[in-house]
Amino acid sequence: MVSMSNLTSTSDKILQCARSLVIAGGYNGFSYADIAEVVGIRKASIHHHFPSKVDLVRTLLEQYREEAKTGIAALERYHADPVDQLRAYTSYWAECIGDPTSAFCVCALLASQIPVLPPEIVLEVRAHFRMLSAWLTSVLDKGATQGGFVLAGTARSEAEGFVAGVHGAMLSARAYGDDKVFKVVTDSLIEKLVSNRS
Amino acid sequence: MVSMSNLTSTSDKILQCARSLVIAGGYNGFSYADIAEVVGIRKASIHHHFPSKVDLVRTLLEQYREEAKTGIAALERYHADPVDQLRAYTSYWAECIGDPTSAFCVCALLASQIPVLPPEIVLEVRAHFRMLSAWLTSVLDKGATQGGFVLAGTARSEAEGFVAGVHGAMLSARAYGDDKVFKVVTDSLIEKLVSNRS
DNA sequence: CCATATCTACCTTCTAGTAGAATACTTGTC
DNA sequence: GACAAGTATTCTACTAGAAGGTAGATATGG
Repeated sequence: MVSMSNLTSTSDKILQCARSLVIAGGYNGFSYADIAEVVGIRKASIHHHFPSKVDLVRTLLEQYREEAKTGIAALERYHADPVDQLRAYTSYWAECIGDPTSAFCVCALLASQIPVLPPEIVLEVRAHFRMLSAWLTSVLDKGATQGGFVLAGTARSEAEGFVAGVHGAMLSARAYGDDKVFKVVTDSLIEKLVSNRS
Repeated sequence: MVSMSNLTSTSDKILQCARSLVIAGGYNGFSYADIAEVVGIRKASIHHHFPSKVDLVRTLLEQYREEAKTGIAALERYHADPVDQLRAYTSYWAECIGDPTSAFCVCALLASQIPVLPPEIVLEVRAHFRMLSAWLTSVLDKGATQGGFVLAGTARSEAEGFVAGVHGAMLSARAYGDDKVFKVVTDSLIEKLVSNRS
């Protein structure tokens, strides 16, 4: 249990692979057999690490959300200016868009399938959205106070608009099969917040 | 073949049901058995109308896209003002959000699963996105010329931002399980275009 | 020796899809 | 209007393969 032998343990490989597969097609878009083939083990071995598919995806989401929080914390340390924080956030995603294994927010993708998702998964997805909009609300709030932004509405409603804009841009990039549209949309999203000065 | 006996033929019921199921969970989120149960026929009868799942979903998308075009044409006839056209468009979706069987754009939902979708389906989804952004580009263009809007970027890039914002708002509404967020986001989206006057 | 990890072999249910029989409707002919 | 021929539609019954999952044997390493 303590060992973890290799640098990337089998259970990490399984989680990584499952994440890529969820990003590609959501909860019902992959199977244990798909993972087994990629990781190079048998289905039963996956069940040893993650007894059920719900266990696997819930764990994957906990890990993903932890990484997101860590990433945001790092981003806040490196960029003091709220405008720079937003730019760092969208730039991060602009780079992900080019890589099929990370071209979509796992939670945004799963959110679209909420009506057919197990309730445990829905809770994680919802929690991620709340974390994201709370963070963006605080960034916009700070930016408005410091004079970097002039907000048309409340910080909260502008934050929800920003979240929606970023997720919608991921969707459009995927629909067109064109990475550039993501940057176009998110740059304009930030531009609207900074150029709207009074 | 000419008859269609009832007002809503069996194949129409199948298409309607399949559409609801796609809206709930996408291409891999439903089966012929699910449709059979709802419509009250056997699986084999569905295969008579739509030999394969790809046939069914492609037909469903052709029908959906036709309805979308008709809806937009109607909306343009009833509202001369570009601002009113955008309002009518988002109001239409605001009403859909409350009804689980139509709470998401079929093409937006399928776009998220493009990597695992049959190519015929991808083509339809992509075509819908192009139609939508072309229409919104023309609306914003007209609005800018007539003085109703002041666009921060090109009509095209603002249109892509609008599409992304609307789809992202659908996603957020589903994630939170809260219909109101859709209206908040889309109202602010329009507000930014009209209140940004020079 | 004990725990973790992986394996083979299997189960049950679901999946899309097929074959062919049994209905029900249309249509032309008398 | 009656009747047969054809055509649509639906059914039962089935298939092969994939799904998620289990039991129990076999390694592997401290």
